[in-house]
Amino acid sequence: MTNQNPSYIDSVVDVVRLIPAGRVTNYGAIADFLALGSARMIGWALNKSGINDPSIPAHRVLNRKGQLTGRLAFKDPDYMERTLTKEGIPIKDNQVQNFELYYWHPEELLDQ
DNA sequence: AATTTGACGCAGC
DNA sequence: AGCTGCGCCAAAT
Repeated sequence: MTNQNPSYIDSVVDVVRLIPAGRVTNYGAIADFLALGSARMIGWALNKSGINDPSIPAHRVLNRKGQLTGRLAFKDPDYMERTLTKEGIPIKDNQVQNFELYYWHPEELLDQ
């Protein structure tokens, strides 16, 4: 392999893969869980690795308001809304309705 | 090498 | 309760 991604990108991808279907989380939660110190790095890391890999459910990562801020980064701008809707999450005007109801935090893994 | 930008979040106003 | 500014860290120019 000519290029190797930094370890924190791999960590972000690993956490995103653990998001259950029908649930969503935000950048800050992952950044806090991984102690990256900056939520900006989450979206950046996913754009670097996630978009290129369809096996990563990057569509379940939103901003703190529950808005689909990353939809333009996808090949199809409607991919996030379409996929989340298919998973049973109501979206209106690029924003998840009842965001708190579907909100998922990585700490829930420790409670299992 | 310095500046700008980005799938963000929070405090202050 | 919404708008603005600042902090955050890495990459691109």
